[in-house]
Amino acid sequence: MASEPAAATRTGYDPSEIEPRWQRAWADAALFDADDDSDRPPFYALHMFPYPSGDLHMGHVEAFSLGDAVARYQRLRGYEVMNPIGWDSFGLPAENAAIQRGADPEAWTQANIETHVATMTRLGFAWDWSRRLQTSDPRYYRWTQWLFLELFKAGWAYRKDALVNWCPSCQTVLANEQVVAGRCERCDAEVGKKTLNQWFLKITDFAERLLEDMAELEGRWPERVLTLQRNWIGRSEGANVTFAVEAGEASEDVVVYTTRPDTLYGATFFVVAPEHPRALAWAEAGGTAEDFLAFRERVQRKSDIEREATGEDKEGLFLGVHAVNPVNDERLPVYAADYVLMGYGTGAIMAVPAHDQRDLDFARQHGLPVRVVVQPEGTDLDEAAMTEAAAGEGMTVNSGPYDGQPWPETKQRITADLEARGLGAFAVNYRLRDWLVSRQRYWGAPIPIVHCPDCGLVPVPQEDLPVRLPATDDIDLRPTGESPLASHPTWSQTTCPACGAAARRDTDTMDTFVDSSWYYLRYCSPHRDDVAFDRDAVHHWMPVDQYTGGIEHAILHLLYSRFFTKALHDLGHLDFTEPFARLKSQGMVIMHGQKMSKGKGNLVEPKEVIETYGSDTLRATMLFASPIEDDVDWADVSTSGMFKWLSRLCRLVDEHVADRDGSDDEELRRATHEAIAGVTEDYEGFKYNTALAKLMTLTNETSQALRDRGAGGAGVDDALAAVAVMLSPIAPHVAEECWARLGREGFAAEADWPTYDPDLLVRDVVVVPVQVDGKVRGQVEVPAEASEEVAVAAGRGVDNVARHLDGREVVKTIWVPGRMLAFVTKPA
RNA sequence: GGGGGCGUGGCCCAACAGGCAGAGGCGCGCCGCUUAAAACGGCGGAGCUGUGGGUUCGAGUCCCACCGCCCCCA
Repeated sequence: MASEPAAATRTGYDPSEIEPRWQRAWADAALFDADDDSDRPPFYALHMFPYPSGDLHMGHVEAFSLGDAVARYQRLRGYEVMNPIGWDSFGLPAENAAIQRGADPEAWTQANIETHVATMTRLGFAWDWSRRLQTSDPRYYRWTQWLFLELFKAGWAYRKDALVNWCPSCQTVLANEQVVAGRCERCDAEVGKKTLNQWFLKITDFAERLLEDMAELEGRWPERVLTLQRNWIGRSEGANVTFAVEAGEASEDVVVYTTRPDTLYGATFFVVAPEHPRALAWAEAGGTAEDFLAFRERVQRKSDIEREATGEDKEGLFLGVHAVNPVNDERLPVYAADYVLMGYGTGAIMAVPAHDQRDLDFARQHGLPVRVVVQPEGTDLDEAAMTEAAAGEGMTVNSGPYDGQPWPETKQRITADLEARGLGAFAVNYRLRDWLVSRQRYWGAPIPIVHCPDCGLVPVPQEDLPVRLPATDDIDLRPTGESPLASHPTWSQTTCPACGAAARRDTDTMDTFVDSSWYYLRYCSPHRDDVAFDRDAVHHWMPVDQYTGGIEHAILHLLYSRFFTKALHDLGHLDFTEPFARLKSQGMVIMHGQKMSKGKGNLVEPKEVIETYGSDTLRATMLFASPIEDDVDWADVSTSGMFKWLSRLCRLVDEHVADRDGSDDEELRRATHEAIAGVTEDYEGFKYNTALAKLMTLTNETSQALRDRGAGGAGVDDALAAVAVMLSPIAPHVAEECWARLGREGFAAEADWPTYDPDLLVRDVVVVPVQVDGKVRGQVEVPAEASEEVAVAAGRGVDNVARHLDGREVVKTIWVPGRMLAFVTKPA
């Protein structure tokens, strides 16, 4: 700074000169490095870290501008803020670039990160760069592997054969959460099914707590996100009911889960998923094995979405065997049908066509009987003709001893009776499935397990971590369905850590969501190489006070992070059970109502805007455009308008500084305090658009005071200084510049947030509207503290009001102090 | 099909807890500055608050129905 000309001697607004200068000054002062031992109260501001693909786009800029506004605001409020940055740097795009263009994933990733860093630096974010991390760094993924082993040792990481989502284009398995509308989240290819032995994490053990603990997030997280998570977990209460399937001579028990045990008497057939492990055996017993195999193959080519959709044709095949209904010993034909999935419940259902739409569709297409057992009040369902299932409430009918009671009671009683007979039990079911984490790809954290022919699955000892990725030279990265690591001539060869015998490393890598589900812990002590995180540091900073990020992570990332936090808590590593105390989501940046993309030719690069108007203009434009949770349509915003205002602010400062005097301006002082009150409230509520509007208003008033009233003293000075500080979380460089030109000490980024005097906000006299029978008939000026009596008397004195009251009787007067006077009348 | 959200000047958006529809910006028009334009400064208009009903002294705000758009689940 010493070699730089003093800011105070400069005038005008030249962002290209101002911005780099202040960025250097902040960096030289290490202003934004969080101090673990500060006396100030800690505040952990965290923004979801980016994936390093290409350069930053507009969406990043908006998102980071929000995160930066939060962090900088809290610093001004007196907190020691930790605001770290890093990269979610494992993942498919790096690998695809390697396959398509021959780039080394590591080098490609690193180059992208440096591009990010360059643009971020130009944008002036108040990050603690000393805590920078990236998940593909062995110093980081070593601890991702440690965490996996912690889960493994607790029994929460396990392998099983499962029918998994398979992306034929990425040639890898996908978690349920990564399948969107039957398509791969990443590449949009239609997702198929495959049975594979894979690694899973037992998130279902935490389903109930993930649901329950949302109570403490209520009001602190967007309601929308909580609803999405609730739906995703999908808790339902029902019963497990045991049916006996008669296959040939033998009879075997099969458990079905139903949310509607009260409709057991309405069951007219029985359906299993074609993938059900017993389906083939039953088909054999029923003499339909050949047809069944052909049918199963056909069904497995369909996506889950197709299979589950109501209204679509439902394919099914009678297997030739029957299942016995435990409530009435009725023999129900057993079908295999496409609309029953192995993934939900037990993969077998009792079909109640009268009260379930999909069962009804199937019954109609296959000529199966329909029996009504719940009669909704005031209706008389026609079993032969109904085309819509009656899923609602009603009275139980056609159900033997249970007839004539309301539906919820039947549910309880039937289940209790089955339980007494050992043929059923109350049960809770979740839609949430265990999290499939193994991926047959190269660019991820290797799963730190050794497969020993004698000892089985053996964890790699902690001192041998990380299990490093080999260089790509000897690897075929092209997807084959098997992990590229398996194609390396030697990498997988090792010895068993337990018995020393020759053994093989696990060649799968972890889903990148594993990497990103604990990074917030690593930031607390990023340089410790003996532990994943320092316990004291974590408990000093965590939970994250304010988390910000995109709504697109409402389910996956946030649910997994909550899961990990609970698991680490149960393992004794953490004292808290929720990682993010508060969450705010920002909308997307779009263009003419569409997603910005190169392909559509509607891409606006942040760099272009920075070069034309500077970073402050870009950041402020983003936050001014709309409420932060709404989408910003770039077609609707005006960068030039924002630039104009910032220029005007600088000019006002220059004019004022050049011509100061001793006068004061009471009106401006009141306006300043009003602005402070309003802007503070807006910041607390993330309403940056209105906060900026209020700062613009104050600028306008200052300009008027200067021009029309000749003000030039402390009032103007304080108004402009207040604008500088309150603007600094949004447009930090120009704020520093104004602050310095006004001759204030230190950095605006470190100033005290201005306070206001409530007494100054009170006006002595107010002008209030006067209504007669709901219509405004005049205005009256009264003391702000006027009593109703005084106000009414004054109101009656207004000519136009008196005219409307003439000849009528006032039956009621309403006095809203300081706001409104109203008369209600009737003819005299 | 179920659940949720949103409809306010030409555009983006404000409006405490029901109290005069307008804070701010864009655009537009006029004026000043200028030989002229841009830039800059000043001034200005713009509305059945999606539609129809209801509650209320008073509704953009609360309630019901409908229309339109968006999101989630199915």
